[in-house]
Amino acid sequence: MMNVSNREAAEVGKRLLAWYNESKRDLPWRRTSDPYKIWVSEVMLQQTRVETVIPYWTRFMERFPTVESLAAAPEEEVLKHWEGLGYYSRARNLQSAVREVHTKYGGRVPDTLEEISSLPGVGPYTSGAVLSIAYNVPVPAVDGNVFRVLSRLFLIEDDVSKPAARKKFEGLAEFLIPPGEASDFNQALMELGARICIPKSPRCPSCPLQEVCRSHKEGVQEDLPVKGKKKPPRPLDIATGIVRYEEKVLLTRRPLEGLLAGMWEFPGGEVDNGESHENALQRILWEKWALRLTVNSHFADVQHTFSHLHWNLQAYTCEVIGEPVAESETARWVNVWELADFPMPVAHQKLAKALQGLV
DNA sequence: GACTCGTGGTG
DNA sequence: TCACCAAGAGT
Repeated sequence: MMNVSNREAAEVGKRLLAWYNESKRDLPWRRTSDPYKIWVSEVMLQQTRVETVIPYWTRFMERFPTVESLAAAPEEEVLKHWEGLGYYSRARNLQSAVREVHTKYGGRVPDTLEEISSLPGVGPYTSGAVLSIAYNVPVPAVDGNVFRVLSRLFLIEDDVSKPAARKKFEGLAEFLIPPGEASDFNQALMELGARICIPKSPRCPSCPLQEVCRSHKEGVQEDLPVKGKKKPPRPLDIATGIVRYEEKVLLTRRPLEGLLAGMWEFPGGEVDNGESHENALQRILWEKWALRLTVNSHFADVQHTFSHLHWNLQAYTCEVIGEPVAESETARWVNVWELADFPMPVAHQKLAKALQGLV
């Protein structure tokens, strides 16, 4: 394997497992062996910090403790429990996959790569993580931590931001798994990356692999892993209406695909080039909701940055002219104290909070 | 292979 | 401040 001997691999495994047994963190999903609960934790942990996930996972397990309970739940309640975690398609994919497990596999989470990989939202990392952690199947689970640890440990200079690098790291990670130790070893690799072999200023003096680390030997550990640069977020002007009618405000639901899929928000949309926010608001509410209104005063200015977008959101209080839009699956008139019941993106939660402060 | 998809923490 | 980035997946 790639210039790595069996003896070197065994040494890495031995050191890493000893370190992990001694100092692993007491995480709530490590107190269970239920593959469903481990699966949910892995989905929540995608691109999300452990400390952030803990309270979400705990609440989620209280409300949806089994495959059956999640499969039977209303989609919006699942989304509400995901509110604030981001990447909301994870929640919809998870419930969809759980329903498939319920109907197709009798409620038992599959234990083969072939089957579990076919579930929506279960990619190369999550499939390996669930199989190895829950079933101790000797397959790799390569996440950002593993890319970083292995690139330093074996001084691999491939660009880890490119999909092509994955094959090499997966092959190496699989080769390193000590016989019968897939669960602990994979978690140990990630835990080392999260606590010792961190992105900036790695804690090499505390690392159990320091003596066998190729990049530390060369003093280049800070230069790894090699990563391409990201593009800056694209700015986007958003006009939003706080539309009131008989003590209620209008909420609309976003499409089930794309940005903030299925979340509720105050109605509005993208401002065209050169158009004023006020004009855009009247145009959009007419085009989308057949709603005529007068724009009264500027209510709030909210800036929110996503991975690839930067919203410049201007909100205005508005007044309906004539008949209000009828309620539907995608439009609801709600009292301000009911806003908390709807899953909303963070930018709109700020507006909701400001609105509640007025009444 | 390059984009899209959230949010909060960090140095 | 701001660029980075965190137990990635879908298109």
